[in-house]
Amino acid sequence: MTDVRDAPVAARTRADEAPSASEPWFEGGPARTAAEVLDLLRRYREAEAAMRARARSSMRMNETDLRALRHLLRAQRHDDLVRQRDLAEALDISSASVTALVDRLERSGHVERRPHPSDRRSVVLVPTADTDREVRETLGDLHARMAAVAEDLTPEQLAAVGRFLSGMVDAVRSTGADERA
Amino acid sequence: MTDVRDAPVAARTRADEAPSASEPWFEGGPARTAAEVLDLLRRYREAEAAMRARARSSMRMNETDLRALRHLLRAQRHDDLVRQRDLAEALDISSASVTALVDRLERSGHVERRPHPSDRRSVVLVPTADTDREVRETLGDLHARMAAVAEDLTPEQLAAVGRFLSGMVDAVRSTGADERA
DNA sequence: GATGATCCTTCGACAATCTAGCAACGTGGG
DNA sequence: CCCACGTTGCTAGATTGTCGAAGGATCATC
Repeated sequence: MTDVRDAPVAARTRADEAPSASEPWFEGGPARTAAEVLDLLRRYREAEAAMRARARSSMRMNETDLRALRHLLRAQRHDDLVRQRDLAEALDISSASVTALVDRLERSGHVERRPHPSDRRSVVLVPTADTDREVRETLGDLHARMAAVAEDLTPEQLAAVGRFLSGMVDAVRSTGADERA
Repeated sequence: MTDVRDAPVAARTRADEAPSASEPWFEGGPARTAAEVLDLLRRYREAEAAMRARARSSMRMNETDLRALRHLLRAQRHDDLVRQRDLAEALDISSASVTALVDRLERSGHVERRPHPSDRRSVVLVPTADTDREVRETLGDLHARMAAVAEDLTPEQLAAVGRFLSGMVDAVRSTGADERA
């Protein structure tokens, strides 16, 4: 499922951290060319997509429903109310699709419709306690592992990664804007 | 469409490249915390997803068809033959879906069915000349901009980014594997 | 050559999405 | 106060992309 068969580069990473003795690779890891780094970014994208596919399969859910759940859990952490309308905008689907989506999530016990405190037209969506637990279990300690990697970097390395990622965001943002309107 | 409203961090990047005078930020960009870097990665993911949505809309195509096209163009650069079966595996969809998919792409003039040189059961899929051009136009010089960012980094910075991305790949790969089989 | 595997297609079903239209509710000006 | 208009979520019907099952043609093997 788009995952294995290209492990070598990723797997080599930790093993090669022993300094090459001729060049001062401090604690920075192996040498990389620009092309290799871009290829690594591609590999990250693919690994991430594969992970989402696994999560989708594990929770028996389609992509949109999973995105909705993540949006709801995120909003819950910020104590934000989420109406169906908000979900429609966040997921870029029609309000009719959101109705169907919430029907599914409600039927599977992942979300509850609550009356909006100040607007009787609206519905407030609340993820179930089980949902939070299920997502955490499915993701394992993904965030912790990612944080550990980032926290292992020196300030200079963090700055380098920050610069790189910012550049990637800018590069990607200024693409495909040739659309009508 | 999930894109704007969070520009500050990305926008700040280039502007802040002037050294802060108290700490030696060589040519490394602004200081970053681990949390900020992970947030940047999330922003990259969202920007990338938004770009794909724009490309999809611009070429009037769904996600799968676009992935198929990218796969075909990539294979063409490597002089690899792609049968429908290969596409089914690469995209993780059924052979029936591939038939429908290729029907669509053929009808829209993006791909041609050619006889396989040595297997008369198979069909070799070849992207049209226009397809390559259209994709290039849609993506603009995305790859050039990304390459420019990477090539602007020092070897130490490249190594740092490589280490970070490898770590992210490993973190993501070892997630959600709690699935049956 | 016969037999089983592989490649693609067709068919019917289903899930997820869309648009259009509607009823309930909120908002602001006479 | 009330009325016109915008907003919110729901329903109905159509469309799209996917699947599984079955079948015909071809390949590979004994």
